[in-house]
Amino acid sequence: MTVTTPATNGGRRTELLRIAADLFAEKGFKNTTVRDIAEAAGILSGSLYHHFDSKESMVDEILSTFQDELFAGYGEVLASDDDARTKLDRVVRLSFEAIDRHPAEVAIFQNDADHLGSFERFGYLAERGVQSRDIWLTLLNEGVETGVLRQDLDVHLVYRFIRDTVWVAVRWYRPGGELSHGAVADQYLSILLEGIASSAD
Amino acid sequence: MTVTTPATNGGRRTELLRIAADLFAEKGFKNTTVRDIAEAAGILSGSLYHHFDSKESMVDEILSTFQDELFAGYGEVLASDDDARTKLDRVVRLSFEAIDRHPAEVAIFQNDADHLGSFERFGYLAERGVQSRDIWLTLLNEGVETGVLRQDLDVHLVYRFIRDTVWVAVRWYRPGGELSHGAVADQYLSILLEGIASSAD
DNA sequence: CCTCAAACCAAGCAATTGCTTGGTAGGGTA
DNA sequence: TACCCTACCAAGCAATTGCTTGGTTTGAGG
Repeated sequence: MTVTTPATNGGRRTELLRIAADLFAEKGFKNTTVRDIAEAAGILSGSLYHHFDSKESMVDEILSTFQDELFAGYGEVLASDDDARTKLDRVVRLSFEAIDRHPAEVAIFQNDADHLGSFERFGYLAERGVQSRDIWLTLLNEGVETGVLRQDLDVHLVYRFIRDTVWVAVRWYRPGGELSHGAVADQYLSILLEGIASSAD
Repeated sequence: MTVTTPATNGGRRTELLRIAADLFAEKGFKNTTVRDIAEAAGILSGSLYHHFDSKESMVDEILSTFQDELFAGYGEVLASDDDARTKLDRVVRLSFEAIDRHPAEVAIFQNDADHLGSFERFGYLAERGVQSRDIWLTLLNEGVETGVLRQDLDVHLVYRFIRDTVWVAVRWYRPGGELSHGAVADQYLSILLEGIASSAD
């Protein structure tokens, strides 16, 4: 007897994608079997193919949907007329917010994007990567030029540190836990901008 | 005594472990097949079982050997009578040096330790994790107490940022490339301690 | 009452997986 | 010569993999 909540609309398809995303995030894409997904959904593995073409098309839909939302957010920040430092602040906060709202999607991207990106189907992942790098480098360079950031920094290195540090937080951050994503962003920005050494040093 | 090829010492076993480690690092443990390893070594998959019990025992040997060496290094630093800030400095440099010397091992640890750690055989991975956390927290707390670090920091949060940022560098750092591990450590420590904002800010 | 579509089941297939088994080539030693 | 030992091959097995196929249930609409 399958009485799926009729109130929770969005359909079975969306629900299955959520289940799959959680499993992909937990065990990795390749390491998650279609039988795992089906079992978690309470159906048989073959029944998944009524909803999706393949296991690959499931991650595809999961990742592309997330990426579209994320970059829409980036676009808004960049389109504003805030100064570089404010934009940096906003982009960092946006990223921690993404971890808070879509932890599974971020985890999948962190763990499997490299491998998936080698397939033609997932070429957009590499494109988004370039796009993201350009955003960060532009903001950092603008910050250095306008004097709000240190002049002696290797901007490319700083970019990689920021990118990695922000996204890798998905490994330990838990939505609904003690720390809000805003609190994490506060501390992170404080460390990143001012350092951990005492100013009297 | 068995003296096969005195020039290429270390034996076939060591050579096979290196080949396996590189593949595990590149594609992940589960995603690397015994046939992949054998092919890279120029032999058939069955022949691997003359040298090793199982695929699991290969990662086991790779990871435990690396961990032993790494923690021996940590031990030396902690045993010294340097102050907290110097020890922090040395531990960070030691970590980037480990990435330089054993990139495959670090990558495997980063990508697969969580999953492998759930098996009893790899319980030492979790132990090492706790040990590592204690080292960092001790140093950070000592730094705060002695006044060389800011008083208003969430030490646990700082620990996670440092840990992740340091080790995640394995994703882009390439031994023998333009940047030496020492140069990366310099920049990282500078950013971590002093921040990226200009001091005139 | 009939139709139809969405959602699922039951069974299985071809490929791939880790691993086993019995054998062999070849160099060193007695 | 006879005997090992190390390193390998050749063949294959049981389990697991992603996916296919044809059929069944269920509820909404005509």
